[in-house]
Amino acid sequence: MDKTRMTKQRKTIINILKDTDTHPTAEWIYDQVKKEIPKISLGTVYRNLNLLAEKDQITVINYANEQSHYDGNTKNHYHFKCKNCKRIYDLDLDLFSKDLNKIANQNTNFKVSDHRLEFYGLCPICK
Amino acid sequence: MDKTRMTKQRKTIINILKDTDTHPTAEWIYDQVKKEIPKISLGTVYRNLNLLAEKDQITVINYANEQSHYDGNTKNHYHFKCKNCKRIYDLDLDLFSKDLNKIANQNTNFKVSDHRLEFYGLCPICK
DNA sequence: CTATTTGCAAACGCTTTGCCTGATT
DNA sequence: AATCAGGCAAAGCGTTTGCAAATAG
Repeated sequence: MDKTRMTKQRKTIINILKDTDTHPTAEWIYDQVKKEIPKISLGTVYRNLNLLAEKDQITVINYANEQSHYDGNTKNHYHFKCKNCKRIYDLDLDLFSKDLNKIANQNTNFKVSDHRLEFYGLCPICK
Repeated sequence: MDKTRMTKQRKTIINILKDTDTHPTAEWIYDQVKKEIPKISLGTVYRNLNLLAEKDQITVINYANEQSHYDGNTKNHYHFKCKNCKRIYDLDLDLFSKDLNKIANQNTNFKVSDHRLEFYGLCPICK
């Protein structure tokens, strides 16, 4: 059973997130919640965001707390990250590369020039 | 003209990056360079990595230095980031979603269960 | 009641930066 | 010789955490 409690802090954070499509930062959410709960702390916002992400009720875009990784290979290629050992592998599927941009351009009104595609799962060693 | 100088620190960092496909962190690179240049500082490694990335000689995988962004929409969807205004938009192209995993599975020996795809370019407001 | 959550503030970890010295062109 | 780059250490910044007080169930 789930021992989590629905505090007014948590409820407010969830509502704010469900009501926007601006993909906000913790700081922005914090500012919004403060309008309703002036004494809320930023730590509480982070704790709740992490909890919600763990329960897959929200998604984290660009997890900022990892180290940066660098790639000396500038040829266009994709990456695969093993969920188990965290290793990053190169993937040779540039077949789509141009197609993906084209499809995105044709189906939206953005001027798409680039994309980043990353796969996740288990590598040969871990599976 | 390019006023950058080819120091032995810079040269060593480039060589190390070109010689590996492990997508290392700054710290790992630092440890490698130290074997040749024991007095090199971590700051120098970072300065060079940033410089090389700016000149597109290397790629940064997951820029750790940005803030995290959160998405309350758990429906499978892609994102578009405007290079100019930095706004993040939703994109409705889940058409491929399953296909991309399938293709990756068929063409590699990884067990692919997931992926993240992000497009870049100019949004309607900025273009 | 009592275990979970909060507020607060301090700590953390990665990255950046200021200052001065050293090296490259 | 002039200016770019490096070393060192401190600062920056987003995020996490320890602790005591508050509160949901």
